[in-house]
Amino acid sequence: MAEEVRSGTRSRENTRARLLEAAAEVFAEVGLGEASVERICERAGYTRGAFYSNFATKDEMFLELAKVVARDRVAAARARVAEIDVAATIGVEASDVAAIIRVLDVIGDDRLSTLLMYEINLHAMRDRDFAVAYAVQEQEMVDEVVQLIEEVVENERLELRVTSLEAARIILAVWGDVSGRAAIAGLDADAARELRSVEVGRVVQLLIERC
Amino acid sequence: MAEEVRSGTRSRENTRARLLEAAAEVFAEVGLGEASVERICERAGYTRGAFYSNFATKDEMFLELAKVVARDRVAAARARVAEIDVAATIGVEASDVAAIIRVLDVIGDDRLSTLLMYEINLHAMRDRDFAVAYAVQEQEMVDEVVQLIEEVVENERLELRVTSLEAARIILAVWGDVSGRAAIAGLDADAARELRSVEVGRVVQLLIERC
DNA sequence: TGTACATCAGTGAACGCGCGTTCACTGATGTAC
DNA sequence: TGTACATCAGTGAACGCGCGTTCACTGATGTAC
Repeated sequence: MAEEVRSGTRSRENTRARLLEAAAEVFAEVGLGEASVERICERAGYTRGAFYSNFATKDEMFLELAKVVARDRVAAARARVAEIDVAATIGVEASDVAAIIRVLDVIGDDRLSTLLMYEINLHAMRDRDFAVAYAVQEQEMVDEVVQLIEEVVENERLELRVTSLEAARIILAVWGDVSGRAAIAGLDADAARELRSVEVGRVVQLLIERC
Repeated sequence: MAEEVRSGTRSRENTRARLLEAAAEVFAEVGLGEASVERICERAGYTRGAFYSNFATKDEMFLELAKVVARDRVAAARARVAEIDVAATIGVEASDVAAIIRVLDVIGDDRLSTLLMYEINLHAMRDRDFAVAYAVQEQEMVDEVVQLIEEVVENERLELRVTSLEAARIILAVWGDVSGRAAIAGLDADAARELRSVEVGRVVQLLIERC
């Protein structure tokens, strides 16, 4: 989100982006049902008219937001995977575990992202149409992690105890679970990162063949 | 929930139980924010007055429901663990994987339970006070799974690659993740059970030492 | 068994607030001459 | 450079609906004599 916010100048795209950013925060904080259009606009610094000049309804905006979040996540993960790939070819090797965690963190490593991810996930369970679009984006995310795992495995000549798809699913599941528990425990960003690092790290070790 | 519903006779407890049951469905279907008191009462077959005769506010009822759900889940898991324990001592041994999955399924194996679990989880991330009580219940649930794992491991003379606590966390994380994906994919109860069985089974295999 | 009374769970009408949404408007920006 | 006009993003007042919550009531049940 928030690419090139030209403040001062009037710009439709700028307004949309600021509204979406504010909405991400409010939806995360109180949920879709309790989030009022008024509150979103207030946070973004606009009146409600601006909202309806940019989005048809509150629901439509939520769908738009979910789309943007998913797209950004996949793009960020992809960029990070490419980065690691390049680093590996020129011989700079990070530890296997650290590389994987760095990619996962880029998905969204703060409390707000975690809450929003859960909110969107829950919405996908309730709305059949949304679920279809969501499943596609989610698959792309899984594919990205699969590719990352395969690269790390190849670069470092490791072997997995399960398929790379299974490994990706397990890692993502644990990552989501730890993020959720960190949010519930009210850990700050650093403590949450540390906890994720330890627990996801342990799972990655478990997945790697060392017999 | 729903122990001994004496229909016909008036009974305060009966009314409370029916309202809570209806609320579980409505909260799962549309979420706390979108669930109206009217809709809950309609589902339960009462008017809104009955609601406020039994609960102070909608929020208070949600907390009560979360408490009941957590208590029931732990109690059900405990009973199932005890059952398996008895079966083992008299020599009837189920497969290790099947035993664990049977316990997890008792936690709540349908779409509605999954949705409600996610909703409660999300609420815990938002409400600090609620989070404390929730964390305690969650810990009990983890302890139950830890004990189960230790019993299965001992009965069948297996060895784990990680501590039993880590194993419990990983299993619960994957279990929750698969349940969520099943709900999003719109799988029916049988297909969801099958998927969970396969994926959780694979993780259990992974956790068991077989070198 | 029958009558009078107390209790109180559940009824249903009422209230008023806050919300999503609409729309006539304003004033800044861009364009044509 | 200056004037007249068109555009349209964002304003803010207004509407009306649905919601959470309240409360005076009713009628079934239990108790006392």
